[in-house]
Amino acid sequence: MLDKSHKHVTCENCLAKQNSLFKSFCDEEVKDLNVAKSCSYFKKNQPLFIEGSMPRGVFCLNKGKVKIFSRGEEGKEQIIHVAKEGEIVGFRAMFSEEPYKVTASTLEESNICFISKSDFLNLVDTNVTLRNGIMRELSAELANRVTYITNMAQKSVRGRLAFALILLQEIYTGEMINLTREDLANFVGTATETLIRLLKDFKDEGIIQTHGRKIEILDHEELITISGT
Amino acid sequence: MLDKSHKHVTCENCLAKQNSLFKSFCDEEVKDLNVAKSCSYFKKNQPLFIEGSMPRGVFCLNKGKVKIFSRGEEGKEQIIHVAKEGEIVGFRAMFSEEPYKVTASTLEESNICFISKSDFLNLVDTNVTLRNGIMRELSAELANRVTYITNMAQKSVRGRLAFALILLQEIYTGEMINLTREDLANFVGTATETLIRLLKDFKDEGIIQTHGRKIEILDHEELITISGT
DNA sequence: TGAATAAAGTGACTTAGGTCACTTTTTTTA
DNA sequence: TAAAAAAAGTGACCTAAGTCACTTTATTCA
Repeated sequence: MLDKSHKHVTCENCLAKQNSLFKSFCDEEVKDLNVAKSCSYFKKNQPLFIEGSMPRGVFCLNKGKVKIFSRGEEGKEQIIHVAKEGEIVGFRAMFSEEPYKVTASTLEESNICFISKSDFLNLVDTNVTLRNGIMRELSAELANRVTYITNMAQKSVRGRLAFALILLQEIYTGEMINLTREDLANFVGTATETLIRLLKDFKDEGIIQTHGRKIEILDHEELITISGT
Repeated sequence: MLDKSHKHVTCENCLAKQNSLFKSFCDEEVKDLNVAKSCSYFKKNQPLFIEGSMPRGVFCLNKGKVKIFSRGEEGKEQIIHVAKEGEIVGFRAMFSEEPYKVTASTLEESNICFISKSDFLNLVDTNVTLRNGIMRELSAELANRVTYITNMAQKSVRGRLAFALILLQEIYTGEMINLTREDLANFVGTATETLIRLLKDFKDEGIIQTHGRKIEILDHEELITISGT
């Protein structure tokens, strides 16, 4: 159980900072960041922001994972991304006056800091390294989505599941992939039943092993082979 | 037939500029741009740049349309975007040292100007309005792709075709949609045969009409209804 | 701690849409 | 302008993956 008040989380000793967009910040900048940010505890399945609402700032993940999804016609979630410790969530919405096009919601209990839009934009205006980092990040993200779209349009569900497991293993570093079958299906873009059947196939083929809902990858190479099909 | 040398295209009187990222430029800036850019004539199906190669600059479409696509495992094109007059193509690749993840190729004969990477980045560094425009554009694009991914994962091919036709009609403003059936299929994400059959359905239902390969939309409302299915 | 609720998993059935193998039409180009 | 090549269009067939209706197993929380 995480500390629900966790006053002790300061940017100075935030471990998540190492792999965040703020990693280039000097001591002075980190100090300013620490003053600007506010921290809170989120329980499982709690939304950070909701599709259609107006953005007020960005969220910096200190601990925990967050799913980003949009909803299709029938309300079915399409998970676009799973964010992990160190990631800044919601900064794409800072550069226009548009409402959110996606919803962000915790997948587990989390410690998440908040930086207001004006503070964040101020940082971006004054810090060239941060700005360049953001532009690089936005472009990289755009390139990623090209792959994502091509996969969705051209790969079989089996291929997409293999690809998703590879991606997710990078997000769940040092631990097992832990998502409900429904979330996993909504990430792969398939029906929950189909996903379960395919997971069973992978189990039978000795590619993965399950521990309750948790998924352990046994044959990473084989997943790469399958994902390219 | 376009003028193959077209020395006369100067940024000062480029009509395409009105709806480009450069629209906010003052006279002085346009003059600089005009000096920096070089112009060329592209024939149909000529690539501007190719997936895997290193970016050297951006392309500004004065006249003509360009498809942006990536290739899936079996080499099948997945068309991500169709760019029209006024659009700047390839600027997403300017912000990292990565090779192109997509190929850009003309759909018709075109006049296209080129601005080198250093000139372009210089403009971005010195012009706040351009920079903000680019950040807004990158974020908007990212939001678009969320819809794109959700559609691919959740809509039927019929729904996606309706959606594609609506999008394409905005790109082919004042003219009829003019793409090979294969390109259209690669945009929708389906087999060419399936696409042709669905187009016939739309014709039978009086939603579209074809003039050779050109597609005229008769019932825009109905397309909206179908795309949401 | 055990009842209630949610998630995981199975089986039977259906169908959208892919593939292959063609013919017909249009466009290129020699 | 005719031959070649590319694109459009058709028909028959097949199967990946969706849907529905359940049972079984985990979680949650009162």
